[in-house]
Amino acid sequence: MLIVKEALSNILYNALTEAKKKGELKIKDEPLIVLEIPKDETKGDVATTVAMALAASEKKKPRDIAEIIVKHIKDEAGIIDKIDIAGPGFINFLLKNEYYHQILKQIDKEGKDYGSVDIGKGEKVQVEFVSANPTGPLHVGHGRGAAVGDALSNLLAAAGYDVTREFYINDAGRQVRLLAESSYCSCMGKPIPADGYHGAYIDEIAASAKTVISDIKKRIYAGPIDDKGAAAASQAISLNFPNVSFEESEAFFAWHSKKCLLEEIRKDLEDFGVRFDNWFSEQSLLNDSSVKKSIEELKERGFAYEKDDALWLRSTAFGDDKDRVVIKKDGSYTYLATDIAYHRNKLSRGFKSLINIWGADHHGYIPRVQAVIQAFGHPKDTLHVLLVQLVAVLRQGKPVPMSKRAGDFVTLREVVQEVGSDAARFFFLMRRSDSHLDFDLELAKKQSSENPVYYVQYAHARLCSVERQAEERGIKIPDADSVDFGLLKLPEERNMMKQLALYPITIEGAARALEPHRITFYLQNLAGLLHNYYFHHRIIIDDKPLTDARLVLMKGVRQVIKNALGILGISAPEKM
RNA sequence: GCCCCCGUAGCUCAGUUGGAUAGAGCAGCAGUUUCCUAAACUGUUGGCCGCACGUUCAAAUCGUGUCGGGGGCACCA
Repeated sequence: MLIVKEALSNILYNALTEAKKKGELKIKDEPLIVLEIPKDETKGDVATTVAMALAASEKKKPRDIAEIIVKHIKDEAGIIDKIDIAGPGFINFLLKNEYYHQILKQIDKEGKDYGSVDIGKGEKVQVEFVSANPTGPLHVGHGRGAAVGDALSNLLAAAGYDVTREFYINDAGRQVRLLAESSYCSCMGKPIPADGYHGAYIDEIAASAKTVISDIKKRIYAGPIDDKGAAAASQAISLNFPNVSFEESEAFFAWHSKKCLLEEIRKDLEDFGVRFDNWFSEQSLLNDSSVKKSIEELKERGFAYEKDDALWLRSTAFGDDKDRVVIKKDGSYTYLATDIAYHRNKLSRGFKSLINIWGADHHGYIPRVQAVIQAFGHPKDTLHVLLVQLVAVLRQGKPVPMSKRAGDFVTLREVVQEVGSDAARFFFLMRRSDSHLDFDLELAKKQSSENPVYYVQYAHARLCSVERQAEERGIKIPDADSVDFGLLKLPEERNMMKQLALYPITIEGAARALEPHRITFYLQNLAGLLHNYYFHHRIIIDDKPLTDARLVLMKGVRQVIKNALGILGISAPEKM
């Protein structure tokens, strides 16, 4: 279909040029040739709106212009079956069936690569997502961010970008100190401060802290020890349980708690099928003084200044409402300071495009980070921020109460355990990321057509079953080159082929718009066509040539379902 | 008070970046299997696209205003 679009716009371009030469059309500025796929199938396969677009400048009726254009169309490639003019001035093209047969051959040849396009041209893109504080387990909201970020990364990779997935670890500052203090208190049997972290996981961390200390003392500790760990471990050796103050043991508890939670986060994500290329520590930006250097650079560039004993970023120069503090009066950094260093670091790694996936509550932060990008001399649209709205978990149609403060929220782990990773992912990707999502646990578990996950997966399983049946009857699944597709005469068959041809276009559109949810809609449509066809027609019949053609068509549908599910990070089961 | 997002069928949401008669799922109602998996299929009910102006050949889509819902406006992270 991509090729067809190109071919058609050439044909139209030539027709316009010809009409101009003959003096039938003036054509002052070259019109943009817009091609679209009509939602109403009876209108044709592809339509163009050029005639209407030209109406104003030509001072002619759109339909008359369309007549002139059509008169000059020369279909040298022989892809057009029928052309007609309809409505206010649409030119509709019906493509030859051979074109769709060609698609089936292409799918057969390309297999898992069918649908890949090259709009990215190998450009380096970074997608940063989840980036949770290592101060507690991941909750459903993080799960949605993870599903969106991962699917988007897959999508961009399929669209020809060189994608790097990164998790930014917010491991600096107050919250880590609080975490350390919370686990210290739990370990010592002291009450956890009110603004600290509560919940059972803190007690687990405290319990394991005791074991680690004793293991280190006995020199039998087997866990990993990095630079920070070594310092913490040596401190642990000197700890004198239970008579030790938080000040004396903070380094140890910070290191240990952080390590435990990061491991847990990593595991939660892995079980959810999400892996990162890079885990980037916020603290490292402070340790290697890149925060300091970044701020120096901003000063040199004239976008940072001192006022009221504080250092400010001149973000208003780039459209922010007000300038923002980077170094506070007391000399400490704000969160923005490390973000400045982090984004400078990202830019220095040569990414052409940065995509940050944030919770919607951070949207007020976008202008200042975009200001940072520009202050370093990069165009504003280098950075794309995708906002992910909150998830409301429903049980029996009623929202499950969540309060972060009380440490009482539905974790990603719980949801994945209850409904499975596939269903969870599909649900997270069913809506545009910036709209609210109701996650119905009962629905996600339901094994019926009400549940879109199973509806789509079942389509794949059904087709696998057909292939198994065919093999049992001694029918080999034929090659696309060896069958007569002309036998596929049913409108349902043509519709399916058309839908398959649409897949690369869907990928391209979704990638350009950074909207992975479009793939879930595409899949539901394709699965719908398949189930309908399957119910009404038999694939394996006495007519061998027709059976062969149908088997190749089914193979194509199965392949595309599998490819699309792959982008969403959802499995394509062979049996259900 | 200022800024951002949302407002489309009873419910949950799509709507190909401005196109033709606005779609799907669920719920409701009525049906379908001697046959490759019924985790499936068919039919049917349901709409001032929040409201009002404007931009143009054409607006659910763009602009202004307005109402309703959510969120953000820290020398917090």
